[in-house]
Amino acid sequence: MLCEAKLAGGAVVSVNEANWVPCALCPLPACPGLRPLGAAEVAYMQQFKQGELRIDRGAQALVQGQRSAHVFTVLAGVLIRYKLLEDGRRQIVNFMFPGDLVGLQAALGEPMSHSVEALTPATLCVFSRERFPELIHHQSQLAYDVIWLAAKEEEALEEHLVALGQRTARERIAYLAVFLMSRAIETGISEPGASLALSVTQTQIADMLGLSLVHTNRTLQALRQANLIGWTLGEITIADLDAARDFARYDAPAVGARPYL
Amino acid sequence: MLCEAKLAGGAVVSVNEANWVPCALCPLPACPGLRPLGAAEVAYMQQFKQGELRIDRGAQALVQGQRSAHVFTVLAGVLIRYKLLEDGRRQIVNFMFPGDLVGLQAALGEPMSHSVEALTPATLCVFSRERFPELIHHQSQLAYDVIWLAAKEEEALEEHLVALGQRTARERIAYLAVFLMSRAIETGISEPGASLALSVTQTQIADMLGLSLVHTNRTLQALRQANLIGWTLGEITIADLDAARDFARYDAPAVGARPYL
DNA sequence: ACCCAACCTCAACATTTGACATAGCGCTAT
DNA sequence: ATAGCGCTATGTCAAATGTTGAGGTTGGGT
Repeated sequence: MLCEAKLAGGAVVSVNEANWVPCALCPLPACPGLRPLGAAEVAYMQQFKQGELRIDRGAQALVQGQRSAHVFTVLAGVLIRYKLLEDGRRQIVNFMFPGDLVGLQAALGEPMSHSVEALTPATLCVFSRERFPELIHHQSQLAYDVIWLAAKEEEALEEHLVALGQRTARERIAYLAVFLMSRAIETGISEPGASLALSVTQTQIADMLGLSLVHTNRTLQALRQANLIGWTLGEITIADLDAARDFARYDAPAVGARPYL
Repeated sequence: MLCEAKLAGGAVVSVNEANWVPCALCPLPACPGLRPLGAAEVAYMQQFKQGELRIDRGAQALVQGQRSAHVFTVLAGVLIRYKLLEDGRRQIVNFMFPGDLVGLQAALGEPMSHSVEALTPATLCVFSRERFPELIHHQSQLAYDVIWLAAKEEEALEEHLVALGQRTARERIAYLAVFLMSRAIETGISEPGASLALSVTQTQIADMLGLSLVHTNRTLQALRQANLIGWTLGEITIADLDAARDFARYDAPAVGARPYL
């Protein structure tokens, strides 16, 4: 059986059972920062999962203002969520890594307050928005996990707020680099000590940190020269993570292993 | 029976059954922006409620970095939640109004990522942190509401991020005024057309919006002179709400009535 | 009556950051 | 090859914002 549904932005949900990763074989439990589900939950998720969505860099999974028929979970890849103002200004709100829940608002039947776009080719697990309340009502452990994820997301946004409100341009960029590196390590995308292969343009950095493109460029150069952060289009390198964290005045939240769906 | 427990900041939980508002008589359902609970949920909350906490302006209900034995709900008053950096910089993360859940992280057993302080004399409903998972597991409708509240809170933080990242000082202050006014109207603290009696110092505005105190002062004066926002220590006045919203380039999210606990 | 603390106001000056213009570099498609 | 595109780099200038320090008001406490 193969059936497809057009999504906003031309993305396609391929509901092709042959191609799915069955939840029992989900690669996520191997990530150092993720806490595996219990057997009962895995079984439930298996029947709850509608399919997988593969999208390329730059493609959108969800569009601001629209209600979505689907909720997602990041199986592989990195995405950004952002808000647009009518006059074109854009604020990137957060980065999404494997295990993250995408479209919680959609799950509650609300229109999305932001758009979600892939930063790398990404694979998302697809779930029905309509059936989501059923998950919460019948699987209390998963409901608990959803609350946990929402609280964690809130915590991340708080930290971003501190960055935008209180930190200088250099501190902001150092903060973002450390933040991304930490998330990447937790989710198995990078390893401690290694550099992170992730294509983030300077425009995206600027749109996340509330800086102009030009100033972002200059600040990146300054950080490079100071040997704190090496950040090129394809790669983020942090010679001394502690030094960078210290410079950014960022105490990363304790990494209690996150749940996922 | 009367028993008291010292909280951080000298606040006191008075577990005095005679003084509580029983959940059946909770004043919150009267608020235009809040959706009343079902009878079963009210009954559950009634036995779940441990007491009430009354704190004065300036007193803290939760302290950053600590685990709390209690979770709260705002019954009356307005509070702020903020994060501190070691060097003293402070970022106010959000304002809390009646119906809001205070200390979700505490409910999950995590240390708080922020502090919570009263902006007006406030009354909080007190719940046991330890029993919170029980609520989620046994009362799926309430679990759903918690998720809803968390999603709404996330949405508010997103909007704040846009303000800090993309808006000018004037837009930010206009945004904040409109935001506070909207929340106040939803929760019955103010009424459409009226001004909002709420003591917010310029230092607090500055700490929320990532501006210096002096620049906040300058900007407030400019907005006053432009007849857009009148904001004094005790009172926020917005002559034309639509004009202000428009100036701030803020489209308030649709006000689907919020649940509460 | 007095003092003190908390808050607001103002002015002069320094610094950060943004706006605009332009150039180079590495792709890809034709 | 060539043109087009997206991204990074630089320079110059102007505007937004921060810093410092001094003074003024208000209200509560003694």
